[in-house]
Amino acid sequence: MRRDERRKEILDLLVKQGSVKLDELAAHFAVSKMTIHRDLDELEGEGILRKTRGGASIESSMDFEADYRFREHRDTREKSMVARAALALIEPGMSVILNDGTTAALLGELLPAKRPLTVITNNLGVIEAVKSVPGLSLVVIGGNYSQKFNGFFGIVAEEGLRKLRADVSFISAPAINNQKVFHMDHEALRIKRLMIEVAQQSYLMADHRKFGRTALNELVPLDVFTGVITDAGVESALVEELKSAGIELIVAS
Amino acid sequence: MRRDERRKEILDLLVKQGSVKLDELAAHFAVSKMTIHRDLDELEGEGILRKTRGGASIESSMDFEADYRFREHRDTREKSMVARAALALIEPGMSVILNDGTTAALLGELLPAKRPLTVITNNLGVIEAVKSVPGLSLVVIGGNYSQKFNGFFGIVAEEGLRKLRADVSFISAPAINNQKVFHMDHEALRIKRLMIEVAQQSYLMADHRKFGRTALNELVPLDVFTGVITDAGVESALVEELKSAGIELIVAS
DNA sequence: TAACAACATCACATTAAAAATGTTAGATAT
DNA sequence: ATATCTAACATTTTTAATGTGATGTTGTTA
Repeated sequence: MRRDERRKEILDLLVKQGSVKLDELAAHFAVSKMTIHRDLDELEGEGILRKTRGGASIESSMDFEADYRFREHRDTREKSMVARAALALIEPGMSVILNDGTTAALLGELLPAKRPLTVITNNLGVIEAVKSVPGLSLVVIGGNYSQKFNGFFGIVAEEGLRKLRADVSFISAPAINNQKVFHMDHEALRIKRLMIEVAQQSYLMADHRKFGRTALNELVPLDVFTGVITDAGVESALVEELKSAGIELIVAS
Repeated sequence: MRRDERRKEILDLLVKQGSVKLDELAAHFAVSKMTIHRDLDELEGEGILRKTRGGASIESSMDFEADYRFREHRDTREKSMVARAALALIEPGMSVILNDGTTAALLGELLPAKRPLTVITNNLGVIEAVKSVPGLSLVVIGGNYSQKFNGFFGIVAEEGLRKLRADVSFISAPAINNQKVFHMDHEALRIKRLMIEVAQQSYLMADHRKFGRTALNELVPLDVFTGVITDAGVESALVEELKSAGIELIVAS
């Protein structure tokens, strides 16, 4: 997987610097320029960056940060720790809602351990992970496909979801601040709110990087969640603050 | 793709004979027994056959014939001809419904030629084919996932579909007889009926093997379709009969 | 039921196929 | 005019498929 490592690192550099030079990348990774060309072509094809003469720059910083295909590459370690901690909250026989996002997709891959389950999702990654596992009954929330979030949204999704009930939902969000949870996309936001509504219990999955940031819209106050699942990277001051505010904090380890 | 060829042929033999012997397969394909073992293990894992001492037999002839994972392997030539003929009926800008089934999945792969389109489907194969094509807007009908049909069904699907409208739908069915169309599964049947209902026009896609057969339930009379798309294998007597009954017959060539 | 034969499985070796990368020569852009 | 890009092909690396032989299991029948 040398190739994917390299591309991930190119993306990291792009985020840090806004642009990269082809020669520098070739030197840095000790590969030929042609290889870097091919990397950049691929990433451009995925809509993540724009090639320029001699290098590349990010497509558009707003969309970029929000895009599933980019987020997919980042912080996998933390995300899978959060997913494992979420798994511990699931008991066989439950019906479980998973929202869009990579953390949820990772959780989807772990679900076979808790069979039998009913899995309700609008996340195509989860669908792929769950569809052919005996003992995991899959209910898909249809809707307009969003490449950005790799899932289904819109009015069709909302109405489909409104009819369903579940024991627990696992929700992710890109920003938490001031005991409020934020999200940049209002379509996704509406679905997430509904998921919280139709589930008996709801947990927020958010690695430590999500804290102290905001996004365009407020999703819900943090205390609507039964609990918040995060990784060990959260500052202890913040942990105390949340705990004293009565937030149930689950730190994956 | 020697491996897949071999496995497909093993399936064909299974259908013809009901069972196969391991030694004979190894001799027939000029490969080691171990390789045949691995083939059979794989196919057993997919639920298509049952290994027995010294060979294998089909899982259960009813389910077997009905199962997507099996049908996937058969008559690809005819199906893709039908799909191409269906494509000719689609104009850029339309909204198009594709039902479950391999023929629809093949048609899904051809759709980029007619961009822009809105594609409405409960067929996971179509979803995979269409999801990342710019200019194809994808609306998914969610529901309970059926491995057998590789798509989404049930009440969630029906209610989702009921709200939608489309210019044209492409429906497939396993059996046509006596100017009636049949289907073995009532969940799939309900969705197909709804698809016909919400589309301005509907076409039946059925290769010539489908004629003269029946299945458990009647789907609709043949004349509810705007047209019937089939391949050149239909007998000319049948062609005449259908034409004189006022059925619009489109023979792919 | 002991013991043999046929078959199945496992671990590892070998081979074949596919993917990634490198190289070069010509095309294109600044 | 020079640097960069692209395309075609060569090379290397990686992964998948198949084969082999040793070991384990099951079925048969003496």
